[in-house]
Amino acid sequence: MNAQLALKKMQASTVPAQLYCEACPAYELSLCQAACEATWACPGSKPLPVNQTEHTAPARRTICREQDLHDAVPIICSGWAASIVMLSDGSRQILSFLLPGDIVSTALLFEPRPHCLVEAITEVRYRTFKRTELRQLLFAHPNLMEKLSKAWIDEKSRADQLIVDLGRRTADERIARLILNLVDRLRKRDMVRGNPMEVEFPLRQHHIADATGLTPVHVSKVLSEFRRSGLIKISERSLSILDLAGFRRVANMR
Amino acid sequence: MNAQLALKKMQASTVPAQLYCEACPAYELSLCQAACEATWACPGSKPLPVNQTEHTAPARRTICREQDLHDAVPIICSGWAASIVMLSDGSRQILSFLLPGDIVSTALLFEPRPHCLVEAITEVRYRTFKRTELRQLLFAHPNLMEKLSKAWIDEKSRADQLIVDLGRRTADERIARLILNLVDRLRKRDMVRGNPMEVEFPLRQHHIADATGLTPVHVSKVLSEFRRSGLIKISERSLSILDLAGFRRVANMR
DNA sequence: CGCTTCATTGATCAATCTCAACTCGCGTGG
DNA sequence: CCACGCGAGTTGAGATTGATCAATGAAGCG
Repeated sequence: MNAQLALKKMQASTVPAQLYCEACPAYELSLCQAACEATWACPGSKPLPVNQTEHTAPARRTICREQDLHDAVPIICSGWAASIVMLSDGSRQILSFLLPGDIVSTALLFEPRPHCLVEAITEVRYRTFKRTELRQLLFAHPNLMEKLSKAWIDEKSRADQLIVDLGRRTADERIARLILNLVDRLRKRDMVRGNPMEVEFPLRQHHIADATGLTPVHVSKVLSEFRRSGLIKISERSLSILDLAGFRRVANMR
Repeated sequence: MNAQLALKKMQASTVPAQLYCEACPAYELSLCQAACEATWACPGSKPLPVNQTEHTAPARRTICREQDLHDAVPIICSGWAASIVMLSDGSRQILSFLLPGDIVSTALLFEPRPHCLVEAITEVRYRTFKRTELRQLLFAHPNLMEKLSKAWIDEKSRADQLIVDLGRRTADERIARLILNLVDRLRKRDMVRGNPMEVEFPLRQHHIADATGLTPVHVSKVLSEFRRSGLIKISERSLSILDLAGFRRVANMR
């Protein structure tokens, strides 16, 4: 289904404005696309109405908390967010960074209680689907189910990767791998420019610390070392990888 | 469906002997039950044949490797196993321990390549389903889908828990939490006896080390300390928690 | 009986944390 | 306009946790 047609159908339907979606760098990746197509293109039967609502959260705002029950399933449209577990002593562990097109957690399709909190890092636009509706749609549309299972496998393998990193790798490796993984995910969304590669990089050092199980102080030292050895450059919320091969070596080796 | 009836139906069907299943401590928990019931009780239509085959692996044997493509989805019937990621330098990270009733990985339903290897810790009996068949069954039977989504949520939340443990907790906490989590899972399977609680505990210290991101040497020191302070007792592949409250305190606190 | 794996313990080392001081940029309110 | 406070980042010194190395003993097994 091409964008023109999609747009026409959308405007005619009960679905609120999705004009943004065509601009979404992750449109083909995300569940959104499949969900939208499913609502229009219900073969032979009348389209299921799927309500979705748009939201915007400023940087540092909590999008959802672990205690709350939600019947909404959020998907990130633009901006960066993080799933975070808070510990009783105030320290935090970031489970994953959420980029445009990411569903906050595939588990939310089956369970109303997120077991972590989601916080906006930049300003974030996101879209919530109603769980029950999205789930119905899922069973009616193999295409959507396909996308979901991809998202699910992806989510799990990133979690497993993080376990290995935290369990068995040094600070240098963890930080380098975090950055490389992020750049990789950004590339899939066409959010990487130029050569040497350069990306918008809104993370503060404390985000990196919370994701890698380190202290901000140590993160600062490691990044300085990376900079000093000409591997990367960070300035003005933007990051360039100057020596990709070298950086990869730092990330993988022992 | 009661066990008697189940047994009769089974013997009449093409499904190979499942006499063990009634004795399975995790029968109601697992996908097995739902899968079996689905094959018998296909409402209105002829039962889908679901081939499953039984296997036994001796302790320390690899059950499946990360490179292989499998169209089989294994579920543990008895014994303990572990999902393990191997690193190039020979160190290992255990992603999770598999107990009776556990599916090796829910992702295997959608993806033929496991991204980790599975190794038997004790002698393990397991049963493999064909992916395509099990998946078909899944869509035909909401009950089975329900079980799967539970398994998936469970798997993911244990992974997230492990991330937090590895990222933000001390060696003492990690080890205590690992043990408490295992005991908890064993209790759900009725595999805990007595008061103070006692369980069969086949893990070697190197398993604990690989699961907690520590060295076997350090694990030994921590366990000795736990023993010395009267929290637990370990002997003869059996573990007792002597001071549950105290042990919980060690596990949670900061 | 002789291996191999597993566990224990002590000594020393290294990675990372903690604490503290300082800088910089930014927004706010006087 | 300036003073101020605040959050972010940098840097150094010293403390701590857990790793590494090494020696020894005990247990399981062909």
